[in-house]
Amino acid sequence: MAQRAKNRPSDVQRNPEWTKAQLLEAARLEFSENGLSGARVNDIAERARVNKQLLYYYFGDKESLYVAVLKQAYEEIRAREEELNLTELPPAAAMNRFIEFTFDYLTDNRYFVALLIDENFHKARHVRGSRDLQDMHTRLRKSIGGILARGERDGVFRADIDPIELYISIASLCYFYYSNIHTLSAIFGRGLSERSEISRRRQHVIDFVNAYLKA
Amino acid sequence: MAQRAKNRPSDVQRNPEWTKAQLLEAARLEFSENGLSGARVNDIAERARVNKQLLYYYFGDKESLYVAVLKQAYEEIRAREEELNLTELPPAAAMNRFIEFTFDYLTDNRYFVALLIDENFHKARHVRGSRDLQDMHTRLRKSIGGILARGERDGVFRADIDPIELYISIASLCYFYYSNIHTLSAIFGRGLSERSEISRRRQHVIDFVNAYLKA
Amino acid sequence: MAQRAKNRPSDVQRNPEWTKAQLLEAARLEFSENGLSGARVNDIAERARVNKQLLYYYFGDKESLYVAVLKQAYEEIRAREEELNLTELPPAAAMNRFIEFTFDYLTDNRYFVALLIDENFHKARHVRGSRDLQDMHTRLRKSIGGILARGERDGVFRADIDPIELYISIASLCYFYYSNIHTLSAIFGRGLSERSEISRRRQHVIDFVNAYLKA
Amino acid sequence: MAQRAKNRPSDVQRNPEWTKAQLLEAARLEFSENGLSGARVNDIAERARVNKQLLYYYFGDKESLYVAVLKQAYEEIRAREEELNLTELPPAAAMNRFIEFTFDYLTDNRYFVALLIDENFHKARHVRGSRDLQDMHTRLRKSIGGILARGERDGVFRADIDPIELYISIASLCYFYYSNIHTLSAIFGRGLSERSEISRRRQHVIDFVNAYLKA
DNA sequence: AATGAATGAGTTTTCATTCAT
DNA sequence: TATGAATGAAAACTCATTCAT
Repeated sequence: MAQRAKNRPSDVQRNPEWTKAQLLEAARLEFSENGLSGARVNDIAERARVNKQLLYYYFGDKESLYVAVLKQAYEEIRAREEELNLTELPPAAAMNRFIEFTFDYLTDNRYFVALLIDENFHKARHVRGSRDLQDMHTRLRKSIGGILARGERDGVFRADIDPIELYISIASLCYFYYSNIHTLSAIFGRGLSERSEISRRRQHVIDFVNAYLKA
Repeated sequence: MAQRAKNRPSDVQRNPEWTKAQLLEAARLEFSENGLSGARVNDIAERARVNKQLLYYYFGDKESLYVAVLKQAYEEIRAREEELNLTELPPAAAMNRFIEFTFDYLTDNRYFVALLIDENFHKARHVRGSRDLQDMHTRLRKSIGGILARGERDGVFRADIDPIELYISIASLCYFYYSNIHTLSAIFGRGLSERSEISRRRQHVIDFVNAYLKA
Repeated sequence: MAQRAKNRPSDVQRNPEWTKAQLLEAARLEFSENGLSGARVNDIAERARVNKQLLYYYFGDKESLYVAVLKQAYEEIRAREEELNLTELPPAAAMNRFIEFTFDYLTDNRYFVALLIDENFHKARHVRGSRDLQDMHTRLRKSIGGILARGERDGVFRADIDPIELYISIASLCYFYYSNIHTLSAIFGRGLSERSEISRRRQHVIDFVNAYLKA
Repeated sequence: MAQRAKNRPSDVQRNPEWTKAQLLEAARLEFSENGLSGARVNDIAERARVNKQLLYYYFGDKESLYVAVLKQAYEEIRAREEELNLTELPPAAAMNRFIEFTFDYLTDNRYFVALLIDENFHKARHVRGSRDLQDMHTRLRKSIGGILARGERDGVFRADIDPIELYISIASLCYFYYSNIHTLSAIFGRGLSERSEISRRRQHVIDFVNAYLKA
């Protein structure tokens, strides 16, 4: 059912980095599927195909592993965002690229949506106060702010858009679809997980945001 | 700390309706704060100030109680929506009223956001297949569809807006804010739970949706 | 090997007082035989012939049970001491009665010696700060102080004996024998647990203390 | 907090004797602070600043290390006692020197008290049957017996004192104070670990024993 | 001789649920 | 209808010990 760790590289029988990476990946899946409280340490270890106690050896306890997973998840998406080199594109293209990336990243990494929301359940207790995280997002805000400024100057975007407000709206439109995909499918009797529905939604989000940007 | 049940009506020692209502309310809070797996049957009973066994007596088990809570939650919001009498308003006003209602309802009933998302964690297992629920939302779709049709006819809305797509977008903009309010506050170093931030967000959502409707 | 709980009284199938008492007694033995860290919650429950989880139901956790055991143990010995009615005896007789009681109580309740010493291992963390305990021992000090005063006045005891100092010495002579009975037996190759050795020791302690009192 | 091993001599990368000594010292502290069952192999290794596996390499297992610690502890105190050269002193002086030594040794080596008592917890399982240990204590008994004989002959001591009985009493008065110092402090609300209390106690013990010797 | 990784058995604790009254 | 006592399965976590290098 759940995806399993690849076989341990046979030439290295003891490979702490590999072990830790396996655990992190398995934990990421478990936590995103079941949340912090629903996740089972046993299952994480099994999924990672490592001895359960190594989890404690390397991460201390379940909660610390959870924190490590969260941190890694944020780092990954923000790193991927920075690779987009949005500053090199014209503002409208940059913005669309950002929207598309956000939507597509979640399509490919649905675990991330669940992870963030579960962390919210805990009132952000595990990420609150992380200097790293705040710095990461200060850069994000500046990046979006830069695109908006260029767009305004060029006359392609409306004036006075708050970058954080905009970011939250873009994120809303992308994340909510996945965070509620099953309940929405159920109540509207529609298979929102299907490829066609997803690409339809993707286009809608792009249109939706653009309507605002250019209003 | 957590809100407690009011004193049991003193003249009735045995009051099944009161007891069930207490349990439902306590469960709603517990489940929304901790999710299905994180919620504790003990805590629900304590919160409801009734004996734990009564929970089993009236609802069978934890999961059935969860289903009852979910169903009640959906019923409440949809009932409130129907009370808005949107069909009696001009389309633009009707739509704004709907947006405002959606946002404000979540502001006042944050538990609902958490509840839906937790249910999504379980792949909507508990609501999937409920005929009642689907009927309820068919009415919702028709209601929104009617407003859109009127607006298009009057020339105040753009043409060809899919009512479900639009509903999901409005919901996205409202729900996501609350479903991620703590994590967003943490990463952006901003107190999004403050009254001023909330009303600022409310206005942004209204503007955002209107830009699309009128584009 | 270990002594077992008597059968649960057949006419009462659910008897919380009985259950708690069983647990306390079983715990007293386990803790005195193995110390706090060496004791096994499983073994305590088995000894008490009750479900292991009742231990948590009634006492919260292992450590709280330990505290309850300690408190009860102190209460018991001090209560027994008060029953001696030392104030009604002439000072020399009172003192001898006290010495004999102390020695005999430990002979019959060896667990108590082990318990105190184990608690000392934990730097008295579990009893420190207990108002009850201090009050209990204030009474003890006054009682001994009273006997000493009477004895001094009557000229049968030397003057200026500090009651706490004396108490500690009496306790030393009684407790140490039992707290080290096995090691002493081993190094001196003598069976100090035998009845004859014990009564020989008892007399020695009486003589030893009296020599000081009358010096 | 806990005292740490001194830096490993830099010129020797591999130094079995040093390593073993470090382990023994660390183990002595750990065992005396926590007992056999409470001690953690991990902590011992950390304290000794050596790899945990070396503990197994040199001592086999936790329990064997415990035995080694016990043996060394007994050897040390008995060796120090023999260095007192009690036979060269007049009997009263010799006895006082012995009492003082016993008390002072424990003041400086409190771990020893805990060690013996913990071993008693285990019914002296680890020292029972050791020929070395018995020989060691046969010499001790003879030494005390010699002093007593000389004292009796000189008329400074009472007659018919059993050397083992006396030894146990002296030990009682010295050991008990330390084995119960925290609990006694707690119940009597007195800081018995303070220097002033200790020297007061020391004098009391001397007086107490002398009263008996000369009775 | 020395090291860090890995393991399995065991230990405390949690928790939904049922029993007996 | 209501209650507190009792239960068993499972969960997180600990710990001495061994493996591989």
